Amino acid sequence: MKRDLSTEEKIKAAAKKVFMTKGFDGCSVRDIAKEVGSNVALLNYYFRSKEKLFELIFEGAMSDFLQAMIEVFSSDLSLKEKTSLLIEKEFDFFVEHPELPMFILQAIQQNKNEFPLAPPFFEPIAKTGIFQQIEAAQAKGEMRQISLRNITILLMSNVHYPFMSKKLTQQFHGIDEATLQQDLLAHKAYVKEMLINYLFPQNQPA
Amino acid sequence: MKRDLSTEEKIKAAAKKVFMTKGFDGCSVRDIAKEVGSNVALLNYYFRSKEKLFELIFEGAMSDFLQAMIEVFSSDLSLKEKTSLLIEKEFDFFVEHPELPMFILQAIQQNKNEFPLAPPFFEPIAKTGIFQQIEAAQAKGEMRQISLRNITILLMSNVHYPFMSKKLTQQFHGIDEATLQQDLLAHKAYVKEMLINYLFPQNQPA
DNA sequence: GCAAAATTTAAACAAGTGTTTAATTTTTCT
DNA sequence: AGAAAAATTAAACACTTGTTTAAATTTTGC
Repeated sequence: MKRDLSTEEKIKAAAKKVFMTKGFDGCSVRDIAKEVGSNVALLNYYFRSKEKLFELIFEGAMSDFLQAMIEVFSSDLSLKEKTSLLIEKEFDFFVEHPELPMFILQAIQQNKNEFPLAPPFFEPIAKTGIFQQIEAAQAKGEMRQISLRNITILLMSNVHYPFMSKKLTQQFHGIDEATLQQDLLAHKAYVKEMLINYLFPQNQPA
Repeated sequence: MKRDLSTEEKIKAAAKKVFMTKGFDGCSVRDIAKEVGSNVALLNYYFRSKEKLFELIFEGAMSDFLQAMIEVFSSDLSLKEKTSLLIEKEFDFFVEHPELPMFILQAIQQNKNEFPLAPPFFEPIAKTGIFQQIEAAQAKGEMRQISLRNITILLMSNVHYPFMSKKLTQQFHGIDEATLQQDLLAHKAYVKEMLINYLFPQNQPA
């Protein structure tokens, strides 16, 4: 009955690659089949449709996304240390998967994601107790009084955007991939310093 | 020979709207024709093809993009004031045109833009003398020693990303448009304070 | 007012889309 | 080895895609 899974996995890998680079609308199922080195019918044999296949890839990407976050939040560190570690880890992750932020944002922006984002994404984060830790730190005056939502926006902006704008930056400044990588490395250091300083001011304002 | 331009303009407006929301691959020329309330052949009568029409819209978007920047850079202000004003103006602009950052980044990322980005975009900025002003400020120790490229990344991250991630933020936190707008307003203030403090430190480190 | 030019339309074009069907090959299990 | 199940294929399906053609309508310039 059950054979080796390699075909199914190969399709998923090919679909991930093609969807990531070209987007859902930018590719055909035949593009993916060609990447697999096989037939279009095979895709619908394993996965029921292009949409279902995409949803699978999307959810997998979201899961990867969540991974690093949960790890850091679950660790036994101060909020300041967690912030620093999160920036560090996410950066390293995106260096390996630079297409991911754009892929996810685009999918969400165009309603390619059917399932509600909030519960399956918010809950596991909440369970780490990070929110209480933030509240506590803010109550003690260690952390600036900024809403959770605004903290999120600040972090994501500085960590996600640089990878989304890789081509823009390269074309705008006329630099090659290696130079950009150095810039990204420098950016990581700047962001860490800037955000830590801002979120955890030395002279408590309150 | 020449009639009123309203048809041509109507098509451009419709194309802009459709391309912005659905992307080049995500829409058909018939979608645009329907938005105009007219025929597909008319699009190719005024503009030669879907691609040509898109390029036109894209270049227009880039031009809008540039507008606020040039204005601020050309003004007679200190670098600190210009930074603050730029953040202010870009934010206000993106509140009105929130789809723009995503549209441009997506087009560039997927090579939908044929024309080279660097010269027509870089040159007008260079002409404002902003680069020399930065060098001078850094030489005087008023501004932190960060490369022009990294300054750009820092600014764009904090100003563009929040608008690109609107839907993600809304879904993630389960908030409505009005609440998000308030968050964006708050974010603007945070970013201004944070970036100014970071780029123009009070106690010169050097 | 009338011919010429410009604009608008409906229809057709070939090529590409996602999906399904049915036949063929391969694997599995006894 | 041989029947049943699973995997893979080629071909066809109906539909959408961007573009073009040719005819109809409107506008323009005299």
